[in-house]
Amino acid sequence: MNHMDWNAYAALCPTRQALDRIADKWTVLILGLLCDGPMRFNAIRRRVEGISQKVLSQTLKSLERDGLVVRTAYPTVPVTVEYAITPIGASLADTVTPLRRWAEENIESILRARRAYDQAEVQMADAAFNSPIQR
Amino acid sequence: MNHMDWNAYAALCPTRQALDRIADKWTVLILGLLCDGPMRFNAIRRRVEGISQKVLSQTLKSLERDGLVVRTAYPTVPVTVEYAITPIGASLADTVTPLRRWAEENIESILRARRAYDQAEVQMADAAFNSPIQR
DNA sequence: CCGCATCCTTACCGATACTG
DNA sequence: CAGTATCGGTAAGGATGCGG
Repeated sequence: MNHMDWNAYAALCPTRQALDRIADKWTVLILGLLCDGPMRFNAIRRRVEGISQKVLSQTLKSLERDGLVVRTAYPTVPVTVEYAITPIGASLADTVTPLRRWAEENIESILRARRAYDQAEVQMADAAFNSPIQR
Repeated sequence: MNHMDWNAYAALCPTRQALDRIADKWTVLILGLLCDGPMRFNAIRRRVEGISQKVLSQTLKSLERDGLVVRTAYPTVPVTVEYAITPIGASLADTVTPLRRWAEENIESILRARRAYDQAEVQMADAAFNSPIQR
């Protein structure tokens, strides 16, 4: 069975799990950082604003488990730990970077649509309030 | 302020919210479907295996709010509702499709890495059990 | 410095029932 | 057909403290 037979729309397809793993808040950001070079735990923590130590730890661990990053611990005191991206991780980063760029380029349009939508919603609510008999 | 000034690594940057919205399990799949043409609610529901009616409803609503899809209701009995992708939604789908493909092409490698990792883990656990004094 | 363990709160999600 | 409303379980995530 080669990869042409798979489709992420099937519930049990492992591809679905892969997608789920990729599609979390932090993976995209972390991979984006690491493809510029290896980085230490707290350095990543500082760069990715808002991530907690616990969640960063979990995320890095699962990235390592999937072979997307490698963890190297140097026996210094205190211990130094470096995370680096793997070739396969880099290939993922390549496909995921455009996504981050898209978000940066299109956020204004999204915010505009959002305001328009919310405005239309309150107007509907007002109309319903002013002529409740219509309901 | 143009989009060059934004970066998703800042916690308060709206780009971050955009990324969070994109990066959920279902958005990628739904956009992928809709860029082949408009589709009705239950048709989407059937194609995206495992999604509940509630979550599909929520997801479509927020996609509409962000201007990524448009909802059209035809006054038939019973009502017919069609969801179509917008130009900006299509541009997102274009950057997100490679991601789905990446998942399909690399899942085997990921599963292999995962097995290796888990195996190494139980070996560590065994070693600890067999010579607890070492810990 | 780099985590893991614990507690605790919150947000998500499925199941179910009901409307137009 | 295409939803909305409500309830209850579960799992994610923040806060804190400890250990190698």
